[in-house]
Amino acid sequence: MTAPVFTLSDEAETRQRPLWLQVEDAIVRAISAGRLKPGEQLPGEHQLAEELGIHRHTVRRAIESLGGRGLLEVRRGRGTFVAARPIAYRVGGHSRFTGNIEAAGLVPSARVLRSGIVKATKDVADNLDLKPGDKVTALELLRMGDGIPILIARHYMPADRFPDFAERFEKIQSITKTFASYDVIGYRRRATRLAARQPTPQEAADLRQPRSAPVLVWGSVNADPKGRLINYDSSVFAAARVSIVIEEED
Amino acid sequence: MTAPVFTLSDEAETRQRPLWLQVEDAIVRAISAGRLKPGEQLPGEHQLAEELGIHRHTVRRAIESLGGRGLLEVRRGRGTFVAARPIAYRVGGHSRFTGNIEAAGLVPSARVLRSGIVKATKDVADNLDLKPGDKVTALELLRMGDGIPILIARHYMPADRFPDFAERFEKIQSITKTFASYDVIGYRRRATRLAARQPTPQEAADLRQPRSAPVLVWGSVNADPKGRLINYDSSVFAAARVSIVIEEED
DNA sequence: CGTTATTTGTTCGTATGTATC
DNA sequence: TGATACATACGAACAAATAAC
Repeated sequence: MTAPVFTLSDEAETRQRPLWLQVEDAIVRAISAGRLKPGEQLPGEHQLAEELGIHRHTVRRAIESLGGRGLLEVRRGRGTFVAARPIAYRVGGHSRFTGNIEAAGLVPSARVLRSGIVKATKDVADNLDLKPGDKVTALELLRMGDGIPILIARHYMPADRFPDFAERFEKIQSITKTFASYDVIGYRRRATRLAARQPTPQEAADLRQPRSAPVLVWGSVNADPKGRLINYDSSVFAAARVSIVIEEED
Repeated sequence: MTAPVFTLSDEAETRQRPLWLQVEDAIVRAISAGRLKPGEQLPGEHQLAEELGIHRHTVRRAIESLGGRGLLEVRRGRGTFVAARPIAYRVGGHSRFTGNIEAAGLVPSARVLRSGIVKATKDVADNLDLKPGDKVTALELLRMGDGIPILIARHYMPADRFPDFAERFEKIQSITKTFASYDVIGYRRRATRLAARQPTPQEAADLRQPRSAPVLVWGSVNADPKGRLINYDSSVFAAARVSIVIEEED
C-alpha cells in the first residue's frame, strides 16, 4: 500500500478554515515533502476533486492561488505542473540583460513588441522632465531566456534627441550600443522605483503567464555624463520566474 | 438623463474576449474617466450584476482581479471601494520606517507578531552564513501607518551575539537603537534580494489585505563596521499600499 | 446589547467553450 | 478526429463580517 500524495488535514476544525485553503495546504505539503518534484504533473482537476471528495471548483481555486504564488504552473489543455525555481536576475551599475541571462545558463533572446514615436503619458513625462504630450521614442521589448519570457522592457527616450532609436536598435540589438551610436557612452541610474501588482491582460499574454501571478515593476531613470535625462526604463518582470538581486557598488 | 457609470463595450466582438474581462475594462474606464473617484464605493455585486445583465460570479471575478491590481479595495461586509494611491516608501542607506511613514503624513505604529529564539531555516542560515538549525533570534513586526498595515518586517540575528534582542526591542521600540545597546553603532547593507508573489494566507491576514493582491518582498543582509553579519531582514510589503523608492547614494 | 439587513466569501451544481495532443 | 484538460458562465444556497437600529 502506498501513501496518498494528497491528504486533507483530517482535523476536527475542518470547518474552521475554508476548504480550498486546506487543499492548498495539502498541495504545498506534497511539494515540500518531495512527493511532488519540480516539473512533475499533478492529477487533473476532475481526478483530484474526486480523490478528495470535493467539488472541482474548490480544487481549481486552490490551484489558481498556488499558480499566483509561483508554486504551480498551469497550462491550458495540457495540465498543471510543479513550477521550476526562479532564476536570479542581477541589477547593478552596468549589468545588461544578455550577460545576466547567460550567467543563469540560459540562451538570451529578444523580440520587439512595439516601437515608434508617441506622446508622453503623465508617468513618462514626469520621469523625463517633459510635459505630457511631448514626443518620445518608445521601444517595448520582450526579453526571453531559453525562449521563456522573462520581462517586458519599456524604454522611453526624448524624441528630439533620439528620433530613430527604435530603428537603430533593430539593427544593433543592444540598448547600450544604440546609445553609443548617439555618442552617449556612459550613463548612470538616477532614480529607481519598485512596485508589484497583477499584470494587465496584455502583459499576461505577452509574458505567457497566468493573470493570477504577479509582476514586479522596476522603473529607473538614466542620465548621461552631463546629467541630461536620456532614458526612462520600466521593466515588467514575470515574478514567478525571476528574483532580482541588487549588487552593491564598492 | 444621466449616463450610466458602467457600460460594457458594445460588442460585435462580444464573444471574443471573456465577459469578466469586459467587466474589468468597464470598471477601469469608469475610474480613469473620473466617474469613480478614489475612496468612492462601487455598487454591490448583486446590483452590479443585475445592471449589466450578467451573473454575480462574473462580476466577482472582475472585481477580484482589479483588487489584485491595486485599483480596488474589497472589504468584506462593507463593500468595494476605489483604492487610494500608494505611498512612496524610501529605502536607502539609513532610512527608517518611522521617518518614512511620517514623511507620507501618516502616524507610524508597530506591533510584535512573533519573537523568540528559533532554529535557522535554510534561507536564514544561507544569508547569515550559519548552518541550518543554528539558533537565531527572530523578531517579526507588523508596521503600520495610520493604523493601516504597511509591511511585515522579519529580523533574524545570530542568537549567540544577540540573545535577548526581542526583549530589548520591546522596551526600546527601535531596531537601530536596540543594535546600539549591543554597541553596534553603524551598519551597512551587504546584499539585497527582491521578489513579488501572492501572500501566504497568514500574511494576507496580518496585512489585512486580500489574498489576490501581491506582496513585494525585500530581503537584505547587514554587516557591522568590522564586516560581521549581524542581521538578515526580510520585509513583506502590501504592494497595493506602497511603492518602493531606492535612493541613490552620492 | 442583541437583532436585522446588507455585503462579501465559500461551496456545490451544471453546461459549454477552447487549447493540446 | 476524438479524448483530455483547463476556462468561462450561469444557478442556488448558506456562511461570515459589518454597520445600523
